Amino acid sequence: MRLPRSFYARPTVEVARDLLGKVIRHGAASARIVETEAYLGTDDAAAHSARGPTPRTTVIFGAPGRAYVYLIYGMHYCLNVVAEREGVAGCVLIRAAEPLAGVIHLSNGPGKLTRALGITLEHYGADLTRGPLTIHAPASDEKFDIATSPRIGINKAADLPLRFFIRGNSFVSREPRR
DNA sequence: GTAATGATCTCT
DNA sequence: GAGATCATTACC
Repeated sequence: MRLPRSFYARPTVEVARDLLGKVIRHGAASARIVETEAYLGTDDAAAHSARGPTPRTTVIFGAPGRAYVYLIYGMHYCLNVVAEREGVAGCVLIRAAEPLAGVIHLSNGPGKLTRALGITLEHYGADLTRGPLTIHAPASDEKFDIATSPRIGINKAADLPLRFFIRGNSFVSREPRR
């Protein structure tokens, strides 16, 4: 069952934590989300939305439950889910997922994840409650421990504990640097 | 118009 | 530890 719009229209940190264990599906490919990071609005120096809306980040300020996709370092796409109600910035970076079906040779990290699922800039602004790219509740509820750590690969606000992952899952990208 | 930078990955 | 590689952004 697809997650309803109301799932996304909540505080970014709650959405990030609750996305763990959910299933992302793109066409025939599906994977279980095991690692996310929360990027807040204008109070978060590390977020793309920190300095107000720009042409690239307008979707972050828009309706929740949409995809924010961007190209990083000229070679990798990253997939985010827009959270918070319309008009408030906030998004969740999907960092890693455990392959379930149709995903070939998925290695670690957000860039490889989008490549494995076939996500590109075409999905910028895509509605995740309908269309080819969707997020679902898992078929059966599993128990797992949620761990928290600082976010990875950023230079600002690097001390905030806004990364969430399933403890012990081998598909989690890596431990944060120290 | 020009220059700096980055929510990464792979190889050495 | 460094290079690949380019859209976006800030500044002139």
